[in-house]
Amino acid sequence: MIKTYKIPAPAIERLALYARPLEVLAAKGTLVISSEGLAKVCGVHPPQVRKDLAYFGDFGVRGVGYRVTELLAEIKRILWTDREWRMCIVGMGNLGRALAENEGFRRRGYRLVAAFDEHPSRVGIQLPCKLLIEHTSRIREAVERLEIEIGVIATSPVHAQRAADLLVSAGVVGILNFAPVQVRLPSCCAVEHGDFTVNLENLAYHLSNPV
Amino acid sequence: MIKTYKIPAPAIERLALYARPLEVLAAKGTLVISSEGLAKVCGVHPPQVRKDLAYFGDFGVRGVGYRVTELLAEIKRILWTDREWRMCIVGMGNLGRALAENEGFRRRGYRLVAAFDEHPSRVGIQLPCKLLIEHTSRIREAVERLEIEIGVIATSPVHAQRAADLLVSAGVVGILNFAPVQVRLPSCCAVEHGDFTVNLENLAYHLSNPV
DNA sequence: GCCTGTGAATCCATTCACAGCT
DNA sequence: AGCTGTGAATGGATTCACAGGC
Repeated sequence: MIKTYKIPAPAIERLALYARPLEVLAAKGTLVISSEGLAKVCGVHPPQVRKDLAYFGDFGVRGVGYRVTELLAEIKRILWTDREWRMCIVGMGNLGRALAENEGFRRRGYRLVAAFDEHPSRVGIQLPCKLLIEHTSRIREAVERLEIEIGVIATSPVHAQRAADLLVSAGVVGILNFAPVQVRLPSCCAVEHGDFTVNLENLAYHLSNPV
Repeated sequence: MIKTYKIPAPAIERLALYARPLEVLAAKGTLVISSEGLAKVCGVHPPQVRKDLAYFGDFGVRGVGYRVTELLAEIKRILWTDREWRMCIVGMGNLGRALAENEGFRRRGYRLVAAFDEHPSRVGIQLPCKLLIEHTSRIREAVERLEIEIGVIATSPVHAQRAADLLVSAGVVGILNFAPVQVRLPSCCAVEHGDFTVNLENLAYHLSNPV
């Protein structure tokens, strides 16, 4: 039975965490795993795993555990990783280019179909993935034509808001923002923050103030 | 008065969030900002800002607000961004190289002092920042000699755990892991997870299940 | 009057303990 | 017997409402 009412946001985030080792287990041919086993490799507590999974359905078998391939398929279905997402990147500096080459994106169903930059010197360059960098003025047309759903912002902080506005007005429904600024968007559009200097700063705090 | 007892982890994470717009405000010459103003640009509620900041001290002025430069300096002190951290990157593929060029790192005091890779074909290559890529077998020696405190893992998932072990046994105290696997480490070492396919998967979920 | 700092209250998430199925 | 699914209890974090100082 699927409960649609109220699922905690952290539970959703952990789903992606559970999927990683499951992929490895599936590749190794492991058939079942217990909540305890999964919890250990993910660094969480067993009841946490059970509760998280139970929010979305009854995936386990009592007395046995979770069937690996089955559970993985369920998680992919929940996170919509079993479908292809069409995405574009705005800002093709070092980070944008690295993201364009990232193998993990493609393997998880995120397909890069366009790349944009404002610099005339970068426009027209062909990426190793064969895509040509286009000028940001073509975002609107490209998003419509290529049916792009997700926009990734890899620009400098000063250009991030403008990139976001262009993407949203072109019809993108989700944005992953790597620039170290908070972009302001209409509520119809989902945003995730990918800025990793934040990670470093958290790390630094924990190093300076050990538990 | 500084309360050392119990500060919520989310509060610490938000500190980095608050710092971003403060930098912009400081550059623009804005003198004070209220909790309401800061809350709005950060997408949180005003009492949240006040409570978060009050965990670390009395930075505000009643009836006025927070003095921008003063607050920014305090946050930097808390997050230890006012000091230099020496770091290295393991895995110099596209992501590793993009991180090496990242301007935001250096500006926030994270100084890259070594870069490693396992591939003999990559060893010896000079990065645009002038550093030479060294073989992973030299991690131990380099970490000691260069007094490296933070290790960034940008390897493929299969090599991530080994990279982590090498870094920790060499004496690194914090790790930022971009590989899509959970690395297992002794508790003396802090880890942050930077894998951004997780962000995309969260985004996809929220797109499929709008609030 | 205005805006911060803070105990109290609310809300949310995690953990526990055990019922229920295989 | 073993391990999941879940209401109940615990533990944290956010929000509120107002006291305190400019």
